[in-house]
Amino acid sequence: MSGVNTTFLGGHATKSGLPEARDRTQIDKIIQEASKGSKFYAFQQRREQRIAEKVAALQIKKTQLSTGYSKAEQETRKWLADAESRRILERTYLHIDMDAFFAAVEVLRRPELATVPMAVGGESMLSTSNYVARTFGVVAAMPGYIARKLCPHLIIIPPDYTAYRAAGAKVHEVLRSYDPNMSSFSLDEASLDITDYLARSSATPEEVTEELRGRVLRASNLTCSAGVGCSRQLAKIGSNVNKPNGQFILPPDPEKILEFLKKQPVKRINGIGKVTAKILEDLLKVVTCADIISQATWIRLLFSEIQSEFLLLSALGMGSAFGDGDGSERKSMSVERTFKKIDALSDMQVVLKKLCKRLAEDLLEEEWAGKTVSIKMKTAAFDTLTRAVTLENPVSTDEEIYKHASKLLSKNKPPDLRLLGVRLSGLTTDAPRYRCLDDFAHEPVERPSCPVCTQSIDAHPDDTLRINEHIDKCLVPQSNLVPQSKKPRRTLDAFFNKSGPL
DNA sequence: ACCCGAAGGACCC
DNA sequence: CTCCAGGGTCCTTCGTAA
Repeated sequence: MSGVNTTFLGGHATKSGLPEARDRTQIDKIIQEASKGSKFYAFQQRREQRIAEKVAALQIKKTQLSTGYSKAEQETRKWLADAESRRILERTYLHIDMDAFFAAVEVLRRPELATVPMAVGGESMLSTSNYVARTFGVVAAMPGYIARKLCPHLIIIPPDYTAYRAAGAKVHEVLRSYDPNMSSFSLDEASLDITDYLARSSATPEEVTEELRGRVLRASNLTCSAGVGCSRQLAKIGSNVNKPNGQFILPPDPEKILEFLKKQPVKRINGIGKVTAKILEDLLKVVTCADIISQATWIRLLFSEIQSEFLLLSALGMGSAFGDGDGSERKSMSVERTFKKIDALSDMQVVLKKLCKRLAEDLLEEEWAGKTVSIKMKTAAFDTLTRAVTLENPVSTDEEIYKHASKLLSKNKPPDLRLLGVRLSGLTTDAPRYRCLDDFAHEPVERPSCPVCTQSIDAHPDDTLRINEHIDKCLVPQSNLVPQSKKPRRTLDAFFNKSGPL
């Protein structure tokens, strides 16, 4: 509408790199200008359109359901009271979040980077930025070229995951002394249950957290922020309150918890992203956690059971949503790559072949094989398609994977592509970690023999195909008898492989 | 009637 | 001028099948 807008850099401050936070609206304007007219921008617009349609549909549903509202309200009240009665206050969790982790590690090696705007990532996407860069509006998940428009002097450093892993390991070592079962979801975040530690130490949560952060700092030279609360979710939200290099302790008191949550925007809840936040706001004017509670009836009426339960429990500070299922097994392994737009099938196949090779390498490292091969295609217009086949037997070599992947590709070839990916799921492993329920009780399993029947398999150790065939038969005896269409197979794997060595 | 696989999305870091 | 990652998980919807 407003045609060319060439003056958006208008009152640009001097380039002394002084960290004076720039006006938010100005930042938005620059970002807007930078991305306007791009394919991505168009894609974004379409997405927003779809979400708007979704909201409109829900709006209609809402008016249709309005007659049953008061009855539903009774039930909701009961539900909420019931939930509240089950609130658990006895345990104490501590969530730790490293401050600008990747950037901080880089600064350790090159201290001069501390005072200049810097980000870690590639030209196309940044992983994180230091606090100087943030005053320019340069943040994680921002493409490098846009970041440069916001901050022409920005230094972009390619990520060095080996260094981050090493730094993370030092941190984890400290954390484990507070909770040996500590679960970390990523290199820079971890959730600990410090109930036992507190019981032993007789220090206050404040003191313990202070001490922990001090030890992390001494071990790694990195600062972190922490949150403490009676659920993992609350601890995580709390870790954001006094970031960076700070901590927040939320007492295990329902009143205090609700008061704290009251001010928190729903977006802070882990699991509520942009889309859900937008729908909640546009549909029900829900912005804060308190709003979720006051709109609880509509939420239960309009959203799925799982979704509404998640939202309400989260708003009460009782979300068990994440982190509890520590060390859950890997479900899939994949490789994907973005590149300059290509159109020819042959070009796509070349890329695909490389991806398959890479995937096979990764699989080999973990000795994984998988039954489902899927490919992911992203068109130049950013539309994403996935296609998959499930095989009779697990595969793991690049030839096997490519055979099926390329079939999927040629059968579904889009006119153009900007991204291609291969994924293997339905994972099984050669190592004797997966056991059938029946055989689970006895049998000390070892050696490159079959983990199930314990007999040696008549195949070379690296003939994974044949070994898997054998194991498969042992694991699912009935499935042999079923022709091929529907196997009544259950995946017991998820529950019975916890005994694996660490 | 149901389980399942496939495809599409939302989300997280 | 250059034009938005990659590796995962989980939830939902749909269709076909015995």
